[in-house]
Amino acid sequence: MKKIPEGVFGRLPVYLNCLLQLQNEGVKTVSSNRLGLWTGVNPAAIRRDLICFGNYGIKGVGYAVGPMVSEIQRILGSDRPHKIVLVGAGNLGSAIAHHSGLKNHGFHITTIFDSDPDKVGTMLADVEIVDIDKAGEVIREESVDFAIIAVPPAYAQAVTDRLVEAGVSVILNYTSMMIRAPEGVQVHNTDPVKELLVTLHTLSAKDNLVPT
Amino acid sequence: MKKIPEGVFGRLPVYLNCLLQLQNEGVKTVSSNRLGLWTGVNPAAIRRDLICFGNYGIKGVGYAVGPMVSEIQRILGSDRPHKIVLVGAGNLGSAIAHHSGLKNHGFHITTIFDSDPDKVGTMLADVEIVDIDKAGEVIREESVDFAIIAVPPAYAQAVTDRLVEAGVSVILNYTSMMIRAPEGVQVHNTDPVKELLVTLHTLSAKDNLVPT
DNA sequence: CTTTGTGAATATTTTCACAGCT
DNA sequence: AGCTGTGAAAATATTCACAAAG
Repeated sequence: MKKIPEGVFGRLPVYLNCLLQLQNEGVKTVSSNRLGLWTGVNPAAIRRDLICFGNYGIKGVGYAVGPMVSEIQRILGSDRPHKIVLVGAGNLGSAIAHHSGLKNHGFHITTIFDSDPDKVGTMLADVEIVDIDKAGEVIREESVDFAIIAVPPAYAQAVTDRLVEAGVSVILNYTSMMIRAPEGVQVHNTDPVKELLVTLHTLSAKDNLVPT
Repeated sequence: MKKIPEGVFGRLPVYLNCLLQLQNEGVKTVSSNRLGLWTGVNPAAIRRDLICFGNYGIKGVGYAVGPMVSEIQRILGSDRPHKIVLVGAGNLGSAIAHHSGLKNHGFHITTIFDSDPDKVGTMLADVEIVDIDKAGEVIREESVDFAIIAVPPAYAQAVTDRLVEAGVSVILNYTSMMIRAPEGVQVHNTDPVKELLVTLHTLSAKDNLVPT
């Protein structure tokens, strides 16, 4: 058995996105060259990545879109359902809850937590909003795979503490706030501003020099 | 002059986040070890990263938080204002527009575009919502640095085409849809589901094996 | 005693170039 | 002809371990 390198893993969602779109357009095969044009990844690198799991390539033709989609989904785990809880029913939380891609990738939001009494008890994207104070019991009852934090930065740490206490061990932190969690709890951070900063860098790419 | 490696660049926003938070808590210095605990990055790697730009380290003490913040901001370009336009005034667009981190990092949303007649003319986070049809003239008038796309996937390509036509050359695509843009136009893709997939991988990390 | 800065060893990634299949 | 799969080279990144500095 061989482990799939971390770098490849990071690119699999990108490939998957492309392949799903091609599949949707009825495209049956795609060459590494074309995939490279869509994704910006070097074609040779793509070929190297794709042979990590079986030979889906057909010489002279390209890669079979359908089988590749299935295989990547299997590897990423998005072919099996995953229960997640979402904390925060504000704009960002709503955006995530309504995201059409969730179901397509096997993600099922079981509960949405919020502390606002006006929101608690109402529905958001067909999911009930529950008071954050009930997080402990709810999470223990349903076997939740992981949690997404989409609350204002100031509450991020408090929410994390509660989630950890309730037994959540994987957290996607959509807050700009760095959060502390005990060892054994996996935290993945992103937020819109981080992405903006990375994008910004492409603007000033030529200026990225420092005196020697 | 020396170029800062790509990998370092990707980590700078992470360091910056940490440092800003520490600065906020009144912390004056931080060791690579502590930074490593917050960020999950190996301390030796952090030290290597940080010496890319001057010696902010004090042996036996750590790194001076304030000066490091300034320097990283300078390198990332977030010390100078940047004009951006946001396309899409839905949940995701609202979340981005209200994000407090925008101003702190020098990002200024000049205009928000949408196609919904009910939204056009109203304000969102103190910015006027303008019909997407006016994108061309508005973008040409103000000198916009780049654009964020936060519309439903189905409209992503059409919006891109308009933006490119208006002269935008850097785009942050917050849609799950892959978009096509002419050469010379930089596209950076993210979306909530992509982050979920990456997070998911940490769950099944032990299973990530393929037959040899 | 703590922590940086770095040489050196190691591992990983990237890219080219081309043999070989369809 | 077109494209994959891969050897080999080059470039990058990671990590350890420790001398030198405060």
